[in-house]
Amino acid sequence: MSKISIKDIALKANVSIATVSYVLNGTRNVRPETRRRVEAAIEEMNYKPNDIAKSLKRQHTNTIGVIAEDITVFNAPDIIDGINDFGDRHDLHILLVNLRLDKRIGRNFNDVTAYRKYAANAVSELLSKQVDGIIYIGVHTRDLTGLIDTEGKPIVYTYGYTKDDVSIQYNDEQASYEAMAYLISQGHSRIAIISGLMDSIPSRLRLNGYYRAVTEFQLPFDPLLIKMGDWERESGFRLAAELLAMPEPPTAILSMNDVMAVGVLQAAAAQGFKVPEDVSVMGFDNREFSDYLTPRITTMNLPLHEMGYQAIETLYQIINGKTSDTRLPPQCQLIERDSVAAPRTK
Amino acid sequence: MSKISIKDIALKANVSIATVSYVLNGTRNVRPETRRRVEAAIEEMNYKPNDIAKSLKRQHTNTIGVIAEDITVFNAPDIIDGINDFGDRHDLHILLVNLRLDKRIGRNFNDVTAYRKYAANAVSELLSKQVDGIIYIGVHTRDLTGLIDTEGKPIVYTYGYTKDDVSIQYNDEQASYEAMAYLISQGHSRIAIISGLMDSIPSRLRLNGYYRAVTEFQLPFDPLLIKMGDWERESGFRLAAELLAMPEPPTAILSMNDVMAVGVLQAAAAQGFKVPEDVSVMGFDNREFSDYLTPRITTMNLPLHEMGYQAIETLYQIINGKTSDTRLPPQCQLIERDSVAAPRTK
DNA sequence: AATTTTTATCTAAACGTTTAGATTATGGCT
DNA sequence: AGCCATAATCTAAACGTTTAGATAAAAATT
Repeated sequence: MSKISIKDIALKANVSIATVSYVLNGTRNVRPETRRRVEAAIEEMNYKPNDIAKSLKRQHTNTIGVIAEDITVFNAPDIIDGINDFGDRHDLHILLVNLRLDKRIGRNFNDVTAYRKYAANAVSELLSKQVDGIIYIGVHTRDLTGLIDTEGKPIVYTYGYTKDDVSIQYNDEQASYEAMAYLISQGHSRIAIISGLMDSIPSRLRLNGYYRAVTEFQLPFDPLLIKMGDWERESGFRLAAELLAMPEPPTAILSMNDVMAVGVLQAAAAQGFKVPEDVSVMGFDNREFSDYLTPRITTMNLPLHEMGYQAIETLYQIINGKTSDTRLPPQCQLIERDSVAAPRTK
Repeated sequence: MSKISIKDIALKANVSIATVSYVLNGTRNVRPETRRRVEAAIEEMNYKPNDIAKSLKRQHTNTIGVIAEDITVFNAPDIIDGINDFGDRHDLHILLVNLRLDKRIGRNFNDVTAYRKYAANAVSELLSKQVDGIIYIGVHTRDLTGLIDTEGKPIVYTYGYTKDDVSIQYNDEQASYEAMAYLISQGHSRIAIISGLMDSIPSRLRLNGYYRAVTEFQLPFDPLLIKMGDWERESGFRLAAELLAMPEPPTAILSMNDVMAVGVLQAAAAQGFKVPEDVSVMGFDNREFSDYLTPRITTMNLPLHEMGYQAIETLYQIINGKTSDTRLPPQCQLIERDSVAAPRTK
């Protein structure tokens, strides 16, 4: 059992513990001969430093707390991976707390009191462990102002933001606009959109992108082409069915996530519409399965890894008092596959 | 900034720091009146305990190190979720290290020296942080004997094992056998299997299950029905194409994972076989998308959450010197959907 | 009222480091 | 050979707790 401390090796190398510390950290000069002796002792006794003790003295832990609302939701792992990517390069460790919100209070976060309790616990756990900063990973972007008190410890949000803290976001409005622009470039002008839950900020933002595209490209605007889904497959199916049953159905359907797009595909098949020949469909998220469906679905990739990377990078800068050189925000990217084509010319 | 320590509150409450510690931990009796005083001080000064200091004195951290070979691989998040589930109930914190193996050395772990380096770094990081134990989450089950030295710190493996350490596994052989039994119960006797990479232990185990089923149910054995894939969609497609082009094609195809099953579905469609009418197909893993495909694919659920839960529970018992009451290992579960039916009677 | 027992509180050391500041050793100059 | 500057090393305090053991206070027993 590794009970050997700096003290033991000091004894063995016949120097003071301070000297050992100096060779360990290179904080002061030490004579080559002495250095050799203590290094030999370290080697021989298989000394392993104790970061807990270090952290107590220095006033930081090199550890950052990550709060994930639910780690099993598709966006979390890649964001965390981005965090690790930066963390590895800067010797930052990750203390993870998983709120498990999906299991505990479900997807719509109305139960603010329960939420507050879980969040407060998470933060105080992290604070007790003296993390140098906190990263928050939500499942849907929303305003978290006033919900989390970190007692002054720096925090940066992804998928979520606050009036007072920094947050890393991609531009939902722009992404949606770009999806529309792509569809329009393919020749579509009658384009339907199926949104997520309307209390969700991304839903509203993406709808704005839709409106902007319709306006800028001067498409004929038809409010009947706008449908409100709930992010789930079934709603995509139901809403697409309605859309395709219209006297003059849209030639393209933009779904605000890939799982509703699955429903859209199924509705199209059920009503004898071929995709993309009879109707184009486009998703959002670039979920792994979007490549497995038939047809492979064209979608919008989310810069998840980059968000995590930028989140911790920003946090790191805040912690170290560096002037955060403003990077451009993470960008979505259109993934062109097989579910979009030019509309039939009638 | 929360610089108030036990010392400050001792001062304010006019007691010694020991007394404060006693009320904090209930380790000794303290007069109600005194307790009230210190509690008031704690409240008033908003005192937050410092776990780092605690950990230095007590010889444990209440922190478990989790090493994930790659957190973006599908099995990791649910396992971690299981770990958190137990961790929450026992006040155990999670220090996560993500080896990011997929990005660094790819899926086949031949490069043992690079692997060793990453693993050793991870362990020593965790050891420095004085974790009470370690959980290892691999991406594929394999023998890790001799690769990781935890210097005596307890470790439990999932998706991976060692001659010397405890590991939590589901029974691959059995799961595969059960899949076969199900297919046979539906009337199939000419059943093909598409394996994963053959240097993978699950591949071999599942093949054993296949053999056992063939033997026990006395199916006619045809070696041509056994195909070696590589876990990727494309191999499922190619191999299923071969299978379906046989003079007497199988009536059912068991794929060792859901992603190859996608390829199987596509090959069937390409060759005009309807699923499940002309050929049944079954997957493995119960990936989210298996429910989104057409037809929805019947598959084998992996007890990921339970594995994580049992892993940390076992570790907890080892750490606390409790006799590990032997639980039965996590069980796979067949998820019946639409891709399997009785074979055509010719 | 004096003594003993019990209960509450305090003192001080310890956990493993880092780091000012003090002390000592080394080597160059005269 | 003696002095000085410089370089190397040491001493001791500090970080925020816990916890034996000592002491003081209160309660119970005579």
